Amino acid sequence: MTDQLAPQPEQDPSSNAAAGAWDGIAERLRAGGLRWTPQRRTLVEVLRACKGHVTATELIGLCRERDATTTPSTVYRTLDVLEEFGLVKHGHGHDGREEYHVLPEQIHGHLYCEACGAVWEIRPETGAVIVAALEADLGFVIDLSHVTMAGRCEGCRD
Amino acid sequence: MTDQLAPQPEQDPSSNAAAGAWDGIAERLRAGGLRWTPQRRTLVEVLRACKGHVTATELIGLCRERDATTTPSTVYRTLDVLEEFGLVKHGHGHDGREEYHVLPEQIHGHLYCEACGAVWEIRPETGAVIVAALEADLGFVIDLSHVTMAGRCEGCRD
DNA sequence: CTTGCTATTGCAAGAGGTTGCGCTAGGCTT
DNA sequence: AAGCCTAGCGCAACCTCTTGCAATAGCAAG
Ligand SMILES: [Mn+2]
Ligand SMILES: [Mn+2]
Ligand SMILES: [Zn+2]
Ligand SMILES: [Zn+2]
Repeated sequence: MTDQLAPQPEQDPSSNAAAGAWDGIAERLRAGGLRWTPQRRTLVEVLRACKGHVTATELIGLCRERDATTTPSTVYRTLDVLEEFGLVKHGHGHDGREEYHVLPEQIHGHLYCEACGAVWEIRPETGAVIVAALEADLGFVIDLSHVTMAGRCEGCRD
Repeated sequence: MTDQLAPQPEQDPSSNAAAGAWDGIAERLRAGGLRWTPQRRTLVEVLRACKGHVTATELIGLCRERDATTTPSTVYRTLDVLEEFGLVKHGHGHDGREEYHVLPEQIHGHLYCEACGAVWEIRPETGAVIVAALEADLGFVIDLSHVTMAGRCEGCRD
């Protein structure tokens, strides 16, 4: 049984989140000395149609639907660029694979149940408690959205 | 899934942690219908000489020093077996790579500073706060030792 | 010691990612 | 409209880890 299922709230109304966030992306790239290429256009089109979480592999597949010549390394490199612009944010699933949050308005951590495979989102208040605990301990400021913690959900613990 | 745990003696000082923990491993394997092979002997010898954390890649390298014919897939599979016997416990570094705790007497979480690259161990009390927060929230029991959280250490935050 | 069952091994192939490199092509300048 | 500079592209190779499969070899029984 491999993952999927998200029995948790999932923000956002409208189909494409924060509509205007992608506007002017071409100009913003150029303003930074970067370029607007067909490959980047393809990925951005795909991302505009996404919401919530997507894995890098899924993104490559979606790009290939629009352009069969899509190359993995280009997608990964473009995702890095978009992340620097704050348009996506990557995290790692329980097995270390990459997952992307598109337009991360509200970053959140994830929990993965090793028994049933469900993935849950950590509520903001709880996330804040965790962040505060670590900051109080070592003065460390963590990025809770970067990792998925594993364990057992309420229904699956012994 | 496969969840077994076997005896796990407990503490012990000395350089090579919990000296006796590995004793009788051959018999314990056989008692479970498993086999004691030269490849497993090599890995166990390597692990006996380790303490703290080791990556899977490092273990493969160390095994090869003793037996140049060592194969990665065999090492990974043997590590899985040893984990079921409670002799090692795996976690994932900030980049998803596997790391092993040898004789995990006291499990602990890790923090990775994205700026300076240092890795810190989360103190037990702080770990307990995190675990408690998530249990109180969703009833989820997490395994804090499975992931390395990323962020910035006290000296590196802006 | 021999036999026989089957756990384990080594290998090849594959998935997900990263990286170095030479060639292509954005896009600013003239 | 051309040219130039160099960011970005595709490719090949490599890294870490996983999996299917056929051949091997533990080990317990006779
Ligand atoms: Mn894991
Ligand atoms: Mn990461
Ligand atoms: Zn569950
Ligand atoms: Zn630091």
